[in-house]
Amino acid sequence: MTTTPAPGADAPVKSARLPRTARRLQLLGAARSVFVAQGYHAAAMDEIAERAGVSKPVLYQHFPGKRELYLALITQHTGELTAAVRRALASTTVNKQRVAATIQAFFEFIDADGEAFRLIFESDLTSDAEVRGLVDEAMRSVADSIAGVIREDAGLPEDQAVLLGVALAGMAHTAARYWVHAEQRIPRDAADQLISQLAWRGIRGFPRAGGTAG
Amino acid sequence: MTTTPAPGADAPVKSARLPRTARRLQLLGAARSVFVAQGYHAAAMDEIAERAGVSKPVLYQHFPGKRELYLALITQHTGELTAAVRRALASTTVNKQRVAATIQAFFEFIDADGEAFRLIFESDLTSDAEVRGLVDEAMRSVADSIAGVIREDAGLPEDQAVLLGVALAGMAHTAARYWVHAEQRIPRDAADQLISQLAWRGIRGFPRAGGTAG
DNA sequence: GAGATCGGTTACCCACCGGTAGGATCACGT
DNA sequence: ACGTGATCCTACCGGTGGGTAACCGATCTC
Repeated sequence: MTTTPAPGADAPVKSARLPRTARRLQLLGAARSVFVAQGYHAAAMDEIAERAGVSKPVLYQHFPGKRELYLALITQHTGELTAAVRRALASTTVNKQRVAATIQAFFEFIDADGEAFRLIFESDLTSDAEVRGLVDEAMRSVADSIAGVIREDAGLPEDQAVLLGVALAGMAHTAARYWVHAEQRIPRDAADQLISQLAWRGIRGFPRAGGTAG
Repeated sequence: MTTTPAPGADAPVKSARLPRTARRLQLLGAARSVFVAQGYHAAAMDEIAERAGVSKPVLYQHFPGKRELYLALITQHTGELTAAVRRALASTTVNKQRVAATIQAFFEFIDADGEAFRLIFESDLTSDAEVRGLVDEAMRSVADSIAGVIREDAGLPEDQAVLLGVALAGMAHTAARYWVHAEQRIPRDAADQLISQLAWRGIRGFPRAGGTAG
């Protein structure tokens, strides 16, 4: 009998042969955990391969290079974030609740297992144009979603609405990151409620803001 | 006659011999511009030396290694940021103006020549514990300064006040960075005024917030 | 003007790590 | 059982770049 690994283990198991799709997923998982733990530069392809219980060339049969492997992960997680925010904004038509839902989405994203948010918000490949592009595009998309709501109800010009969207998104992600690093000081729901209040109070007054006080 | 370089040039001049202190400053300047332009990892010590019009060993006579050189810059600029914020908060006792002054300080810091803010807010050495430590400490210090004001006037518990401080600081720096990247869409004073409004409206309601409405 | 001192240079080393060549093994259809 | 086409491995290469050894030459001092 071959040494059948423990079922359901996510540790570096000496896995048997896998079909392409499954192997690819497993490699992505291994890469994620190593990149999250070490950052892009400190992470070695050997280590990712080892973590997957596989030798290096296998990695290169699935991804053309280290950079592309990283990009695949970035793409995946930026997609998840933008989807979550869009979902939150669409979950209700009451703006106050929209704000709360969006903040909550950020906290959930950052609190998710695997700390994948580090890939996006604490990446150490900021000098790479494509990585920057993906992250900026994601944040821009989030900001735009928020700005869309703001514009509708506040009648602000595009540029200003986007700037406000960026500011709110930045506030949310910074606060959520701080919360996750300095954990168990405040329960999560208390934290995101507090931030939601801050955000909502900040944004709700804006229709009557531009100078035409009403 | 020796080839005396043009006076006041900051380009890579074939500089003559310099006393230690002056050379050190010049090296820091060269390092800053290279690190800012390339990021930590892509920057080569050879390039920094070349930019300073000097050979590599000179660099190592002033700094024990690449990392330490980078840390020196980080320390310098985090110091400048925290000082600027503290100054802004102390510039008045009217909270609304305090908020405005602080936001403005962020915009000034990010808009400063040399784009040194990248070293702090877009560093690609986030995996280094000491770098993270310095940056976190700086943001924490900023947040604490803000939180101090919040606590006095709002009577919030420490933890919550700090979280709000972090959130506001994050909002400010994210917005300022967005503004600087997507420049000439909005004049600077309009941008920081808008963000100041957002921040002030968000935070001003907080005394009567915790549940004891009144 | 000898010699210590300080600032500077050339030329080199070598660890690390991304990437690859070539061969072994298993799974499966016939 | 036997070829065929996957999957996977051992062993290696070579560029890059941080860091160093050993050596000049101007300037200051006595």
